[in-house]
Amino acid sequence: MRMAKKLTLEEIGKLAGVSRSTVSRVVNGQPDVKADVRERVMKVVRETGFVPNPAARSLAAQRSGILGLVIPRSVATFFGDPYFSRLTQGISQACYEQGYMLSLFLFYTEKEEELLLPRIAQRSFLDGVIVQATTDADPIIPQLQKSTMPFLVVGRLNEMPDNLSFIDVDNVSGAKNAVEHLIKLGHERIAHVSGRVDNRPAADRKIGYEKALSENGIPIDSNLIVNGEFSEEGGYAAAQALLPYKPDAIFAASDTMAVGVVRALKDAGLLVPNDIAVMGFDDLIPAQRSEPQLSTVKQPILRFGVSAVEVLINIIEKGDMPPRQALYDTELIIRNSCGAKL
Amino acid sequence: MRMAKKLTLEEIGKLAGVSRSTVSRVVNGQPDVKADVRERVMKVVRETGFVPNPAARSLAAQRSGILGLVIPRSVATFFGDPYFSRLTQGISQACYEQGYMLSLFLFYTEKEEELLLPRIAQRSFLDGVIVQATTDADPIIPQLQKSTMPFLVVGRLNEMPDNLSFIDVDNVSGAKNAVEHLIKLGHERIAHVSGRVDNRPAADRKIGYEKALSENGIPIDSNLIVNGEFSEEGGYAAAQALLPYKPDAIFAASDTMAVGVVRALKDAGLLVPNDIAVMGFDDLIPAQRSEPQLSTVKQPILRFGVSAVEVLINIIEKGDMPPRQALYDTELIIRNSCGAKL
DNA sequence: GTGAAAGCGCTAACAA
DNA sequence: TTGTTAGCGCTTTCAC
Repeated sequence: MRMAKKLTLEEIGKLAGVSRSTVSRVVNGQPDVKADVRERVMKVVRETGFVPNPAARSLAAQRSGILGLVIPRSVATFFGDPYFSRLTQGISQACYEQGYMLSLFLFYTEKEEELLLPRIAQRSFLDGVIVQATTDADPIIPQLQKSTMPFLVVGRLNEMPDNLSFIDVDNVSGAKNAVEHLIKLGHERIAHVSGRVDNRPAADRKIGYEKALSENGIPIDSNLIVNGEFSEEGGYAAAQALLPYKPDAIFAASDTMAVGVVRALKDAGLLVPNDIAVMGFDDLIPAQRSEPQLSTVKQPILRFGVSAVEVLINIIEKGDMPPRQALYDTELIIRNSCGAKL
Repeated sequence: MRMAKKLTLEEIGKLAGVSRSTVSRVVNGQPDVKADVRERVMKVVRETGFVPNPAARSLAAQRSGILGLVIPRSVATFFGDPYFSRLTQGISQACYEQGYMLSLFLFYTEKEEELLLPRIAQRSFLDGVIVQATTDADPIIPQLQKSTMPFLVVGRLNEMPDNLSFIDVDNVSGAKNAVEHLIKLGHERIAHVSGRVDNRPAADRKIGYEKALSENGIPIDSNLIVNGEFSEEGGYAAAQALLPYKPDAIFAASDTMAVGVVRALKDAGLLVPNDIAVMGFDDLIPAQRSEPQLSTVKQPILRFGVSAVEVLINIIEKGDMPPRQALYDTELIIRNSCGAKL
C-alpha cells in the first residue's frame, strides 16, 4: 500500500497547479478566483477528500470553529431531563448547519469547574459559549463576564444583570394563558402546583398564574398553591394536600408534576377532567403518555436551541453590544385533561 | 484600563526571565527543570492566569486533546433515555480527569452525517472517538476503520468485525442471573418481554433468559416470549398478551418495559409480586420510582463511561493492536417486585 | 486573479 | 539544565 502524502494546502496546490493561497481561497469560498481555476481545485479537493487542518486554521485565523455548551453543576443532575436532551439536540443541529462544532461541558464537581472554567473562558479554544441558566449564582457567569468570550445564557438567572445576553421562554404569559383557558372553561377554584420559587421558571409560572386570576377578578387563595418540587411524587403529594380545599382545576408548573397530580386524583377516586381539570407545562413525552393526555403549555425547545446558536453566532460576529435578550412565545396545547374537548 | 499584552509562552518567559522552551517544559510538567526555575515560572503562570493556546499546541504536537463522542442517527432519537445521560456523564467526567475535552456529535439527519463524518475521521481535530453502538450497520464504523482515527465502540454491533475495539456489559450473564434468581424463588412459568432481536442487547438478554431456563431443565415456551419494543406501552401490551398463558413471573429486558408490565398486571387485578413476580433490567430511575420498586439487573453505566475513556486513551497512546474488547459484569438488585423479600 | 511571504503560538530536536 | 531553531498547516496582507 502506497503511503499517501500528507494532504495540505500546499500539496493540493501542487496537484492542481496553483499556489496554496489559491487553494485556501477556494476552500473558504472566497470570491476573486477564476471559475475554471476554482473548478480545477475543487476537483482535486473532492478526489483527495482533503479537509483543512482545524488546528492550523484556528491558529492562523484566531478562531476555532467550536462552540461550547455548558451545563453547570446546579443543573447537571437534571441532564437526564428530556428538556435537556431536546435542547442539546436543537443546539447541536444548529451548530453543524452553521459550520461549527460543539463541545460539551457537563459539570458535576466543583473541582471540574475550577479546572475547566479558565480554559472555557479562553478565546482560543472556543469561539463562544452557551450557558444553561441555573438556580444559584454559578461561578461561570462572572468568569465569562470578566473574559472577552462571547456568551449567551439560555433561560434566565434569578438575579439577572441586565447587561447579559439571554434567550428564554415567556413563562409568565405561558402560564397566564393556560390559567385563563381554565377560567374560560368555567373553573373558579384553580389550584397551582408550583416549583420552588428560587427557580426562575417556577417563579414566573406562578406569577402568570396569579396574574390570570387577578385580572379575572378571582381572589388568590394561598391554600391553593402548593410546591410540587418538579417531581412526579411531589405532584402527587401536592394534589393530596390540595384536595381538602376543593379545587375544580389544577395547573401544574410541569408535565411531570401534572402526571403526579392526575395519579393522585385517580387514587382519590376522582375523574380527570370531569371532576377536576388538569393542565401541565412543557409538552414533553410525559404529557402525551399520560392518561388522559395532558393539556399543557408547549415550549418550543428545539427551535429555542436553534435560536440560541444563531444569536450566539450573531454576538460572535457583530460584537457584544447591546446585549441580546429575547423571549419566545409558548403555545397552548389542548388535549384531554382540561375538559375543553368533552 | 490597560490593555494586557497577549499571553504567550514567550511573554511568560520574559516575565520569568527564561526562554519559551523552559516555560513550555514547566507548563507541560516535564522533568529536567531546576526546582527554583520551575517555581518562578509557575508563579508567573498563576499570577497571569496563563493557559497555553490549544490551537498552537495541537498544530505543533499533532494532537488536539479533544475526544469525540458520537451518537449515531439510529440511536440519537433515544438520547433522552436516562441511559445516555448517565453514560455521557461518566464519559465527560473521565475526559476532564484525563485532561481531555469532549466534543459531542449527535446525528439526526443523513445530511449531518455526510457533512461531519469526514471531519470526525480526520486525525487533526480529534485524538480519538467513542461511538455508541447502533442497531444498523451505521456508516460511521466503516468510515472510522478506513481512517487512522483511534476509536472504541460502546456496546456491541450486531455484526461485529472482530478487529474492532469495544466495551460492553455482559447482557447474557446479567439476564441469566436474573432468571436464575426467579427460578430459585420457585417460579417455573417465567415469561420474557424482550426487545427487537435486531437490537443486540435485546438479543443477548433473550439468550441469557433461554440459557437460564435450559440449564435448569425448564422448557422454552415461545408463547411466553413477547416483544415489548423497549417502551412502557409495549411492556403493557406484552403483559396483556402473556396473561392467557399464565406466567408466574415476567422478566423484562428493560425497566421501562417492566414498569408497563407492572401496570398491566395491576390493571388486570393481579398483585406484584404475590401473583406474578416481575424483574427488570438497567436499574435506572424508573426502577426505583416504580410501585412496587423493581428488582432489576444493574448496569454500571457511569463506571462504564469512565472505562470507555480510559480504554480509548490507552488505544491512542499505545497504538491499536490488538483490539481491546471488554465485557463488564452486571449486578442483581433485589427490591420488591420479585418477591424475594416478602 | 494569483503568488510570495510573514506570521499565528506552540513543541521538540538539537546545541550549548 | 536551558536556549536556539525549525517547523506544524493555515490565513492574510501585499505585490505583481
